[in-house]
Amino acid sequence: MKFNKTTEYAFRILSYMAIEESRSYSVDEIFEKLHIPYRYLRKLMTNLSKSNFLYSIQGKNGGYKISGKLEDIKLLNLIEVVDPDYLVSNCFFGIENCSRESTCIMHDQWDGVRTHINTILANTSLADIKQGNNQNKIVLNTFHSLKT
Amino acid sequence: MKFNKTTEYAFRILSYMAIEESRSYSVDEIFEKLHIPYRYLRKLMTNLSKSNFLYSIQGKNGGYKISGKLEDIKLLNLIEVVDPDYLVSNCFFGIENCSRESTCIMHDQWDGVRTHINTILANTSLADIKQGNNQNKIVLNTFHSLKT
DNA sequence: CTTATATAATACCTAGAGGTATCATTTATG
DNA sequence: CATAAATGATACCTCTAGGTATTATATAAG
Repeated sequence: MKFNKTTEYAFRILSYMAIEESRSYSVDEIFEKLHIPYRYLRKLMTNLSKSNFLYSIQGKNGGYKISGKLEDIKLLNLIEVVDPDYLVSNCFFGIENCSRESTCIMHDQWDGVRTHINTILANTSLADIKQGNNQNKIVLNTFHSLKT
Repeated sequence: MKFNKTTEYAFRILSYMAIEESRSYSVDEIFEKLHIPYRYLRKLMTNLSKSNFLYSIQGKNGGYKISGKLEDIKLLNLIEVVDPDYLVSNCFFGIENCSRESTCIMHDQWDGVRTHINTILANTSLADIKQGNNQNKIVLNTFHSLKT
């Protein structure tokens, strides 16, 4: 039931950058704080700016900023871009033609789970995460990793 | 949130074999009814009998039978064997040291989802699936595939 | 205008889940 | 007891998410 790595990374990156939403963050800084493989992080940051969650400032003293208001960026929006397959209505049994006309026995229950997850993701914005962050919750780990 | 292929296969196999719980099923028959890659299915059947959900009858006219009572075999038992990682309490953000002492902001909500899924899996036995099967629900698809 | 420091683009590598292929073993039956 | 029809064991192949490496481009600032 867990997300793929890329989604976890994206969630952590944006959650971290939400702490001081208006300033810019370099890849190096994010790398120091979150522990995401350096070069993969670079690639992911580029993707996140291509998909307009961030915008990039190139050249010396460059970096990335969150684009848009925190309360408008829901986790659901992120996962839609980063792992669009995640919320596709897959049949519990993996049956291809399990649809509304003739559903498998687990269909309704599984739909309940899907809705549950969907609701959480749709109702949690970066603003919510930022706020939770001020209540001795951790959003990120502070491991220090080495560049590779 | 979806299961891996092997889990889906295992669910379908056992659900199918529950229809006539007391007779034996050959790999060939299961292959004809469910559409699971033939040789992978063979391997999986052997694993399922090694882990005692099935027992195998070797030699001519051989096959597999479900071992034990349908109501005692919960989907949870199956997934525990076939994909033990699935229900491990992974942090929402993939943070390694997110634990009870200091949890991430999504911890409780994510735990709710985990419990939801867990409850479904723990409360659904092969007997339940068999019963649902008698109410114009599909448990299996009837595609006919070719051996490879 | 050169240099240092940042991101962008692109191509390649790797491990593991899923899938194949081959040969060995068991056993019912003529 | 020979054969056919089943499962068992084992080794290999393949595709993709995740991870690396290298080169190109942008820009602040001395």
